[in-house]
Amino acid sequence: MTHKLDLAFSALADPTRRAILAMLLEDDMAVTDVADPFEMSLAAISKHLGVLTTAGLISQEKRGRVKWCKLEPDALREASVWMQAFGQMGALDLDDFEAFLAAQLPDS
Amino acid sequence: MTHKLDLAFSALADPTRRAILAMLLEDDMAVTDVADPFEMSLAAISKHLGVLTTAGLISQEKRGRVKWCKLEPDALREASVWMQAFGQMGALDLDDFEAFLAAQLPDS
DNA sequence: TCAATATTCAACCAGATGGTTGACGTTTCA
DNA sequence: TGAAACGTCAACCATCTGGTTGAATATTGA
Repeated sequence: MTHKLDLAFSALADPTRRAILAMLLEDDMAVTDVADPFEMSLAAISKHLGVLTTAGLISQEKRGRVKWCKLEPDALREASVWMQAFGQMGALDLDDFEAFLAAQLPDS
Repeated sequence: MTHKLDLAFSALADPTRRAILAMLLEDDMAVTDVADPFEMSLAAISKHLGVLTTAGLISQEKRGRVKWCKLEPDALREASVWMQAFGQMGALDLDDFEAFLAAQLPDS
């Protein structure tokens, strides 16, 4: 029952996860390589990647023994548009707006 | 030590708080009036307003026995800029977006 | 002055979150 | 064949979150 925006925003609320997204902006990466710069266990990073995947912000694909992580811009776009609307508009029916987004954006 | 973005995104992650922000888009409101449409206690709403205030998304000013809540769009801007850095707004169909706005916004 | 109104505080609770460690299943390749 | 690399799982822990209720505080107005 939790809204897509709930998942996207709560995934974005963690600095480790934002850093991971920034890394993936450059290129797709394996889980081990994502974990490398962080001072925490591989298992912890694996969990963060799970959160990002559930939120739809990234996707993961296993090839051989390596699992590749890839940025998925759609979920970010929806959250971004929501905020843009907030910053720039006055009175707006956000329920209609979210319905508009649901119809507009691919995936779901 | 928590980053401003952590506070902003985690505040936005809750649907009740997003709904409150949407209400405050229309007009400043007293705490009791903010709480009215929600099926939860006044104390719970008071806590949500505290979270939004800590995140800088709203401000509260007490006049007499009434505490007025006011949207503070600036905090949203920083989060918005972070998302802009991902540069994916272009993938949205802007024509459809503007058509949506034209239908939504009052007498323009 | 006294009751009603507006809001917060404090204590409590269940469940989520973010981290750890160690064991485990796969896949590679020497 | 078997060790090493890749990644997840399970259990555990401390802390945070979002809600409750009841009492407390401050202000208003009759």
